[in-house]
Amino acid sequence: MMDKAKKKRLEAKGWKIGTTTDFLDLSAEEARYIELKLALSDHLRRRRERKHLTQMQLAKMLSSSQSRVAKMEAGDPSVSLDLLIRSLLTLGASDRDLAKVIATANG
Amino acid sequence: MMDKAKKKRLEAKGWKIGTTTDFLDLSAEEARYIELKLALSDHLRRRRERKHLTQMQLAKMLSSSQSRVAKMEAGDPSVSLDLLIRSLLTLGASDRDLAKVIATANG
DNA sequence: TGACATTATGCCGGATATGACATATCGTCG
DNA sequence: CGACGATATGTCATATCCGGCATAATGTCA
Repeated sequence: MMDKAKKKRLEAKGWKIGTTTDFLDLSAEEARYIELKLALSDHLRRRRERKHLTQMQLAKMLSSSQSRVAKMEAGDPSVSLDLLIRSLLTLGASDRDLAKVIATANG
Repeated sequence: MMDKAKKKRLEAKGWKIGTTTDFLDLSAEEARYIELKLALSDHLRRRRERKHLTQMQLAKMLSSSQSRVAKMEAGDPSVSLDLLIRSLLTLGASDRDLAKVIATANG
């Protein structure tokens, strides 16, 4: 079972959370999946800023839009892992970079 | 530029590949993204088989269908990273497990 | 302060991934 | 061979994610 502070943090970002038996708690897998996305979100922002790119510039590189980039970095639930990872690849992240982020996503 | 054998291997699985300038070649990022998915596909099958689960049983666990599981394991282009990773989490993969698969996905 | 750049948020129509289902193919055992 | 369990393949309606746009909020510098 996951602590309520963590759940609150996730729900605050707009995540709708359902579980099998107890709707007050996140299922462990669901929580880990979300944390994975949030870790990638954070890393995306760091990478973009390190390169001194605006969200608009990155959006162009991705053939996407500034608002989508903003949502990626905000950890918006409407953003998929696919988009996050393809964005990181576009920003030059190596497989090892991705692996490192993912390895430390939960705790 | 990527060698033609590799491209053929991917296209054989049903991937439609486009690039900015040269439509005969995969963009490097696109190829790495696809290899990532294929690596996760392989790992999914291995994990399922190690647990002696049928595709049907796994489908139930995922609230999905046998055909979707088959497509996941076949590396079908219609399957997202999201679904692959959530499936691996359901099968008990740890973050480190995921990281290891991803770290070695390309070369 | 105001002007300007950047980022955040909300919404929408179109594109893509989804589960479900039917059916085909494969593998194994009798 | 046939029967049967497992896996593969194709299709479809629906759900989800997408880029794009408008606009609000935040930040920066004069």
